[in-house]
Amino acid sequence: MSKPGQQVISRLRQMILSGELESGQRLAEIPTAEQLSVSRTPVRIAFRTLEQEGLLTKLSGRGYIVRQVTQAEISGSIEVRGVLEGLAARQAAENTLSKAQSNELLQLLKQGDELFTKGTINEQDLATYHDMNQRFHQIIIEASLNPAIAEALSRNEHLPFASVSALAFDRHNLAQEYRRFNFAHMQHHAVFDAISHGQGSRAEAIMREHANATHSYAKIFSQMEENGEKMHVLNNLGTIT
Amino acid sequence: MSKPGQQVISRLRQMILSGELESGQRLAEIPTAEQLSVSRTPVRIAFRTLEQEGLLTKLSGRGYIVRQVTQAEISGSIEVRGVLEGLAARQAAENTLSKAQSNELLQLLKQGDELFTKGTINEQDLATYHDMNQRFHQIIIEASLNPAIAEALSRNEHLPFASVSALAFDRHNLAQEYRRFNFAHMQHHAVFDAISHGQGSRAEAIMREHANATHSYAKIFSQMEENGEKMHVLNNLGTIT
DNA sequence: TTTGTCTATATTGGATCCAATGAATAAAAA
DNA sequence: TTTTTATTCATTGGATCCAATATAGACAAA
Repeated sequence: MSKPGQQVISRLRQMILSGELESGQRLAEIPTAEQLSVSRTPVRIAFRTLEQEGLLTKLSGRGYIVRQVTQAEISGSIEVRGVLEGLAARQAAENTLSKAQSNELLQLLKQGDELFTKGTINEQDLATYHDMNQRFHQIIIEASLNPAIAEALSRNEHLPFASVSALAFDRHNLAQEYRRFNFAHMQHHAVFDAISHGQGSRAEAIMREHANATHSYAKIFSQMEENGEKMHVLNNLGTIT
Repeated sequence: MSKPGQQVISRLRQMILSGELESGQRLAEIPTAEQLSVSRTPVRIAFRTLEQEGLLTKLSGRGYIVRQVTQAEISGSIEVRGVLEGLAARQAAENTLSKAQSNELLQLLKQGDELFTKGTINEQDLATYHDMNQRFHQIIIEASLNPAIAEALSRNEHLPFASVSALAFDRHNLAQEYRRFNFAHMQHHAVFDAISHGQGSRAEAIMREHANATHSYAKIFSQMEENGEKMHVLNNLGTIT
């Protein structure tokens, strides 16, 4: 409403991230403009913005395509996220958590505990935990008081994670995902403990280890790649789980 | 020539980084377009691109201003650069340097040795070493074979380093800079040694320590800030020295 | 004096026209 | 048949017009 120009960008971004626009699909200004019922000008700006975000790749003279990512890129991106979030954890520990941050982290941990004491996990729980997880990491990044971290991460936000819907995938592997998520939750406890005790180096080490666990996703995607299954860019996995 | 649109972006970027456009200066589309003898369209795209790069800040309804950075942002950005280049060093060690990369690094180290065995350093040497230094780091980032690192760094490329020209500053502190650069050069030797021996963890640790040395710059800028001296965004310091 | 509202103006946002470019294709020469 | 060259056409790039918006300033009322 207030910013119609931004809406075109958001709309296209959403279409890419949701898989509505498939990876590798060609995109030209005129058809896209017509489809979105706007002129070429906002579409042009959107294309360039999304190219900078790494969601589109420019084909000189033939428009853009939705960026295709390889398993190697996913792995590399996980490593990057690991060191950056590790740094965030360290700096969060070196500063002191605000009362609000501390409380929210504690609450997230508690909610997670309740989820995992049930002993089983269903689809809905998975989605819930995913949101909680995302928030947990976000708070730590904010607590680092270092905006450069979020800035650097923004590049790797969505892009490097390609798959059919992670949740759709998880649906078939609930047992495995239960163990993974439970372990991740334990790591969250450890991260919080280190931060709240001001142990920067320990917090960083745990967070990096935590990130490494995400590599299991990269392997799954690798198998999909070999099977020739279609992948699309997905932001749900743009965080460490 | 081949890409006039990109030229407007480059031109504006250069004007910001060189200090021709001062930090905090307001920028509107029409005057800028007239000044560069182009229409508003390429200028608009350039403004948005540079905003995404972090060189401009948008003032809703009143155009843009050249981004102003604080000493805290500079420090934070150095930390980010440290962990990312640390990761690059680790991954470069885990892979194997290509013959060409290894040779070029060795040559850069040798040239540096010659520079520092003179016992003194002049302005020209300083500029030369600066270029060599930049290349040294660049090669390691490439050798990591992890494009996500360069992508994440691109955000912090220029932005966070604000000052009057670093070289202009250095001119008055040659003796101090000599010691700094000499020490940095020794660290380069150590980084290369670790990488070429496949010692990933050691390479990462040294590179992070190497980055920390850059914090001395942040302190200098901090003093300038207190003195109310004008700072401008400068990319020369966008690397670890 | 202060505060609120209204108006004028500076400034960006979008649409459309024309120019430039580059890729694909067809045709011609080797 | 293969390679080169020329031509066509799809597509982006730039300029300018008009519309929308938000800020700043003036003026009036409390």
